[in-house]
Amino acid sequence: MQPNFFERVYRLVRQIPRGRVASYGQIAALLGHPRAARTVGWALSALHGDEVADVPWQRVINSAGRISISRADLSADLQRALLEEEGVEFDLRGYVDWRRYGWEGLSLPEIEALWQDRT
DNA sequence: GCCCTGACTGCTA
DNA sequence: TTAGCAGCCAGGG
Repeated sequence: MQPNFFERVYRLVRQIPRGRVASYGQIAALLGHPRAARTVGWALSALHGDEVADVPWQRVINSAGRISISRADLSADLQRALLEEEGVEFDLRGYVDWRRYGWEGLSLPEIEALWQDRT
């Protein structure tokens, strides 16, 4: 029995290396649901308390390489600041260069192994 | 069980 | 890496 969708999203996001970024669609695809990008975003928006500090949510941006966040407590400015702190650069228009900072993702075996781990 | 919402995406113009 | 719009999926009420 695999963890529920939310839990899987969190585990996968935690695999994104510091200084790299992934898109919602990419995360969804790795979970086996290429069209569930919105649900991934929703899962991240559901983060609260300690989970926010535990999951590198800031490393997930939209497919255009841009931040698209609209929450009162977690602003786009904060996300950008966190990423810049990790070494990710934004161009003048606020876009991240996928060629430089894009995450390659994990292989299928690596992903399945995540569902086995406990923690 | 139905309906709405959402930190998205791909297609069309 | 436009702008606008419909489609997708999982949770919550």
